[in-house]
Amino acid sequence: MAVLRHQEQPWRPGRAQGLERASCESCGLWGICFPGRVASDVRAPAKGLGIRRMRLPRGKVLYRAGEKVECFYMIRSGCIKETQDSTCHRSTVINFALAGEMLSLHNPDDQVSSTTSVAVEASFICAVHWGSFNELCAASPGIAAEFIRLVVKAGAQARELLTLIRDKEALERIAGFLLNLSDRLQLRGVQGREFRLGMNRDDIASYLGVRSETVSRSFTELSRRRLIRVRAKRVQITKPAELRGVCDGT
Amino acid sequence: MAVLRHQEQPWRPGRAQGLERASCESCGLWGICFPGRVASDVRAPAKGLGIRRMRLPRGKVLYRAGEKVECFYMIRSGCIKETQDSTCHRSTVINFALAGEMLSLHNPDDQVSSTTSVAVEASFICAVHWGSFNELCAASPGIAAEFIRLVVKAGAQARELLTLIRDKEALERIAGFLLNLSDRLQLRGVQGREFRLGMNRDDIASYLGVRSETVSRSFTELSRRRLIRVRAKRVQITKPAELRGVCDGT
DNA sequence: CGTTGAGTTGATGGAACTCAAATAGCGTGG
DNA sequence: CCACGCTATTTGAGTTCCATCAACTCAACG
Repeated sequence: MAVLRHQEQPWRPGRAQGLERASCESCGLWGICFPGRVASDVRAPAKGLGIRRMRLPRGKVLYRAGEKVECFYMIRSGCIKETQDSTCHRSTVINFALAGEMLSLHNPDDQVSSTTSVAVEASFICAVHWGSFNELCAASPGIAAEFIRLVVKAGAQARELLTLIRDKEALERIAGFLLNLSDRLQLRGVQGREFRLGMNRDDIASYLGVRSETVSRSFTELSRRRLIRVRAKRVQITKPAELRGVCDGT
Repeated sequence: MAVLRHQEQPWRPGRAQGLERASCESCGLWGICFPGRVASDVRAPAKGLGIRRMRLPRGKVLYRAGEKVECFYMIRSGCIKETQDSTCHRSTVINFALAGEMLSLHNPDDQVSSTTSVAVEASFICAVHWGSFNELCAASPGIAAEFIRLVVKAGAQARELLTLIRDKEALERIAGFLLNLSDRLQLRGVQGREFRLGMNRDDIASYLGVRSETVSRSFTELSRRRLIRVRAKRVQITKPAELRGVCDGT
């Protein structure tokens, strides 16, 4: 079993689809994808790592808070938002998972999820079953160590977001958000100077702890200063260095 | 090698001090302490887990950002603040580690630390060497799994803090902060209704993303409402339920 | 062409920041 | 033991930034 190229087959609901190992190597994320590398490990259980390819239409829920999630995920394309039900009947966005990034690492095997994940745009993902992954970890300490590394990195991202929104004002947050997206897209080979926002203004606002009007005004202000260009969901960063300056409050 | 009872021996700088295994069992944190349990594991390396007991005077730096940290830590008593050097030459507090809690889990073996840790009051801690711990993990998948659980939990705390400061106003943050401290102290058996703040107002302010004046005003306001009593660093929570109400914005 | 929903812009008030001054703790040494 | 000085904390007054509410634009769609 292995990762599939989503272009190659139509999606049939409820069916896990397998293909020969080769498709992982031919995947655009090959070399970046942790599950893909693990699946090709010689010690992988005979029955396979249980990687399942899925299409997630826009607005579709991947898992809900309170559910047991028996998988973790790799985003192949699209964008998934992770939300947390807040005290006052409103959910807040705590993460956007982009192509090439992993999701739900913080919901181990036998525990219920504390978050809900929803596709903000049509997405393709690969799901890895905790069960078979844990077996593999037990057999191969190196894999476990690498996995710990990933979990730690996920935690570091949370702390980065924390400092972004705790210590900065609205315009700085927006600037930092755009630069962060840009950097992450570039990591995956996508050109990060010009990209499309998968999420809407309300999601961005919730993520950054401001109102959507403030997001809008900030976009306008940054455009006025000629640091970015915005047209609906399309964003172009024209002056990255200056934008960084805004984010850093200099 | 094992955890020591800090009352029993004077501290000599730069010296790792060992005692027989029994002292872990006699430690007040026995049953709570992950390293202690691991050290008593039958598969523990013959040379021991390399647990080192340390005294950390107030204001003393445990490790700095940019250094390689070859240990992770268990706080036996006191309070350690973890700070992150911000962009504009000022450091911000991202965590307070209390007695019974672990520190530096997010700085794996061979990586440089992204944070600086300082004792905000005189503290006693136990240090676990990554090297011997990793050996043990390789030998015992159960330990590794448990450790992953701890790392995940540390990440969850970061997300909790995130929602506390992103979605709440100052008074709510202070209320949430006090309740959080209270809960954590009670977990360790300490009575959590009345306790001493190890850190000063500036640290609290930095942690919560407000000014120290705002912390002060919030304390005053909560006192005025008779939900808490404050006298310098001593805090008493007189109406926990109502304080929770303030935190939740109800 | 009217409707609908997302996004932008404008006007206003309130919460928290800033600067400044007053007060309380707290250790030190006479 | 008390006076002293230093620092931490509290309180006050004015200002800034952002949330709020409302009106408006624009594009998509039947």
